[in-house]
Amino acid sequence: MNHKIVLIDGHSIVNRAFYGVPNLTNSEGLHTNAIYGFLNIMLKILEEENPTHLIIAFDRSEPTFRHQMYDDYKGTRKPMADELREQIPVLKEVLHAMGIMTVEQPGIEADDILGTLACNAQKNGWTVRIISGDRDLLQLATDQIMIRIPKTRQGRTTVEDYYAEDVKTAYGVTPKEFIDVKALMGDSSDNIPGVPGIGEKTATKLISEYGSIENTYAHLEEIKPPRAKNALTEHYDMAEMSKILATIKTDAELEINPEEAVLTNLFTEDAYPYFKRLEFKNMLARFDGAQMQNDISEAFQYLHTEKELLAFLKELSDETVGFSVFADPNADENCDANGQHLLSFVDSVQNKEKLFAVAISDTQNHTAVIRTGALSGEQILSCMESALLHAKILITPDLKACLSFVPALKERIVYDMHVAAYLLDPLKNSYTYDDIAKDYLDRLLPSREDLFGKAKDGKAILEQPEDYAKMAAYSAWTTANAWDKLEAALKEAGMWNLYEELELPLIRVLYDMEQEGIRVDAKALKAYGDQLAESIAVLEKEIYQEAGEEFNINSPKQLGVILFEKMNLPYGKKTKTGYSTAADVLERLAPDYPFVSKILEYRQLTKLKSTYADGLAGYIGEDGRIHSTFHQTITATGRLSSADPNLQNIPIRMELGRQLRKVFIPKDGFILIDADYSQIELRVLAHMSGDENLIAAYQAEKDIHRITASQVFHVPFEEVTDLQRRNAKAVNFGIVYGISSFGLSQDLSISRKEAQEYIDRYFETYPGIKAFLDRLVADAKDTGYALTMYGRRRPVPELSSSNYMQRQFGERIAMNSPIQGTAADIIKIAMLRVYNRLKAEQLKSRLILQVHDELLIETASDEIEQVKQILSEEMQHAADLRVALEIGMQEGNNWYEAH
DNA sequence: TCCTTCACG
DNA sequence: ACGTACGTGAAGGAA
Repeated sequence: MNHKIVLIDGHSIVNRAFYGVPNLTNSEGLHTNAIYGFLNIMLKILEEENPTHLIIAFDRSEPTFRHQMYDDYKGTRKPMADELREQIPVLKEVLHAMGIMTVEQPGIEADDILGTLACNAQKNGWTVRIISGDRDLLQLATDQIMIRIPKTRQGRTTVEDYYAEDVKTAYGVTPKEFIDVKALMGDSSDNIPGVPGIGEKTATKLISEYGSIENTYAHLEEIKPPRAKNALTEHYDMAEMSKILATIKTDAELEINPEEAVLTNLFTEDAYPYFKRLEFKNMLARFDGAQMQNDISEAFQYLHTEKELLAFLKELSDETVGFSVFADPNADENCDANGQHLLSFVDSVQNKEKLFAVAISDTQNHTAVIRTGALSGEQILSCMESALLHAKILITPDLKACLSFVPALKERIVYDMHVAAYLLDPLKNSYTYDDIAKDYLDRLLPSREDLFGKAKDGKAILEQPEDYAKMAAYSAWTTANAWDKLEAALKEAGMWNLYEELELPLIRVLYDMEQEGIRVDAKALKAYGDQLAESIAVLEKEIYQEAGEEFNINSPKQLGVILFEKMNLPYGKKTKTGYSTAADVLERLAPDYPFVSKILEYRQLTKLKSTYADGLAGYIGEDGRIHSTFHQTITATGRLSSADPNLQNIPIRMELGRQLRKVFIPKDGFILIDADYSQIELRVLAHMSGDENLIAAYQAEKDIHRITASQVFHVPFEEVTDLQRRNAKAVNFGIVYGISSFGLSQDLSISRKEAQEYIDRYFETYPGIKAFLDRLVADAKDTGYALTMYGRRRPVPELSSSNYMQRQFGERIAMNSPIQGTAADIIKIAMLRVYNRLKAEQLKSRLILQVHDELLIETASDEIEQVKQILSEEMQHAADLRVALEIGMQEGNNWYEAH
């Protein structure tokens, strides 16, 4: 019998894990770092040892006899941190679900359990490993019992191993003698008092000479340093008690049978939901597919064989049969009564054009899955289009992603799950079916990543067609089953109108914008990049020369050393990792040090080259156009975002960068028309706050920043200086951001006190603004969320944080979100109206970009006046505010000219 | 992967 | 004594 048992000191390891692993929480807010660290250490040890048996010992939460003895002596014990305490019961549940035996017995400490188990196992000829963070356990080491002490340093776990002889080497005493050393010297963390006045040195010396405390006292008269002798004489009772405390029992009465602690597969079906809920994503990969299968899959009807597929197609194509492919022959009628049909299309990561699986689900728990392969894409498509005819209500997990596969969806009203879930909680970072299933259905489904791992290419998917089909089914099932709840929640939150009238139709607008793309002059872009490369090379040489060495200018770390150590420039700020080399710091130095100006220029040029010249070139498609993706479910405030590439941050502020806009051109026979709102956020603020003074200022139709300056600084409009105007402008911006004197002072390079004065005077001038902002904060504290004019919500959990900075942040969010969010709502309304007009009037011109307060239209040369009219009318009338929504509009043969 | 920096609104 | 303006995405370096 080759038995090998691993014994883990539960509390000791979980403590190590808690303090060694940085703060982690799952999305429910449960702290998980100790559990994560524990499992990591445990799995690493198991991998190394490959034992046959495993037991984890815990202390009972009530104090045991030995602790009580010492508590009486000392009075108190250190309390456990709450963040750790809450994790212990969860950890035990997880271990239980993994089929691991845990032991905790009233009146017996974990040490004693471990000692007894180890000793018994050794007697039976087993190999023993004890895992603990506690050196006390070293007394148990023998030739068969190895003590392993893991250490977590900077995320890496290393283990110190001790057999009996290793203890001797490291501490100069045998494991048995180790008890007595410990007893004499004491150990505050282990609550062993020891003999006062005797430390590690003396204790080791005495015990290595006499072998035990008892023998030491027998030779009390010989003991050399009189100080030690006196201490021992005076504190015999201490020594006696300490030895009892320090000795781990090896003969405790245990109620368990270690033979039963056989180690089997830990990644069980029971354990899976725990790992999922704890969000230990990298550990989920250890579960095999069988474990991940949820009982939901029993409701799936898999169509694998060609025969089944053909039958499916036939039935779906046959209008009289409709959805009878589902298990319930009356499914179609059910859907008439109260159910819905839903389509779920799953796209490929490898090739956007290719469809791998299709699933359909209804609310009667019928889900059918077809895996493509046996059927052509066209056959699938016609099959889906037939299905469309029969569905009463269509819901997709992600409509924008589905539209490219089934253009027929464009003609139908289709609801979208992920946009709905976004409106309900815009702070989440993902709205995939597994997230929705967890949040709205309380089901833990395997995610795409669980099924395929982190697929960088489509390979894994091609190799796992079954899983791909499963994923489609999960997605369809979730969409069908969660929809009722999403719809009800939107109505309950007063966002159904926002959803149905704005966000939902906007999906098609965004889809079309993505399809259209924007034409880019690849040659001009290349030339722009080449020109940059030349300038960079020259600059680089100069910088190296002046620095006296070559270094990586792009490395903030290396640059910091050169500037602030080698050249001894005064450093302004420091970041967590070193000196700050951010632009605002360097700009302060630039006037005095031309070298710093060169660094700034270098940064500017390399940014333009890498992100824009080189970056954009890689996105030009075969059609000579760039097709960005517009994300509708990313931002906390309701804005859109643009990615792959981001076309919402194309340079404009600096002339050199701005030149880049010349490569964005219209197709032949077209021009670009660009229209942008003038100070939309400030106008929204004027309207929402109802501040009569600010409204009147806008109605005067004069330079708003100048009016503000005139009113705040009490000077006639005509006499406002440029500086005063600039300051007023900064205050106006600050108000929208949720002003703080610090932020304003940074922006204007003035003192906090001056900044505060500006703010005070601003609020005196516009008392309605002050009252409005205060109300926003109060309301958000009250309800927990910020609200736009159109009912869009943004939760502000920061407001109830115990951290002062977090709460301040929450207040700024509460002030900014309704303003930024309302502006976002308005431009979305404008987009929709412009899109509908272009369509209604059957124009060739197309909306191709949105940049938060700006719309770009690729306009047919013969439609210029019409498009201008549409833009002007629809943008200005998108919202009815107490101040006018003014727009600026320009046309040109490239984006540079048009904006 | 996380951090820093920087482009835009 | 803290350590901050609001909202994004991409690139490069450090670990």
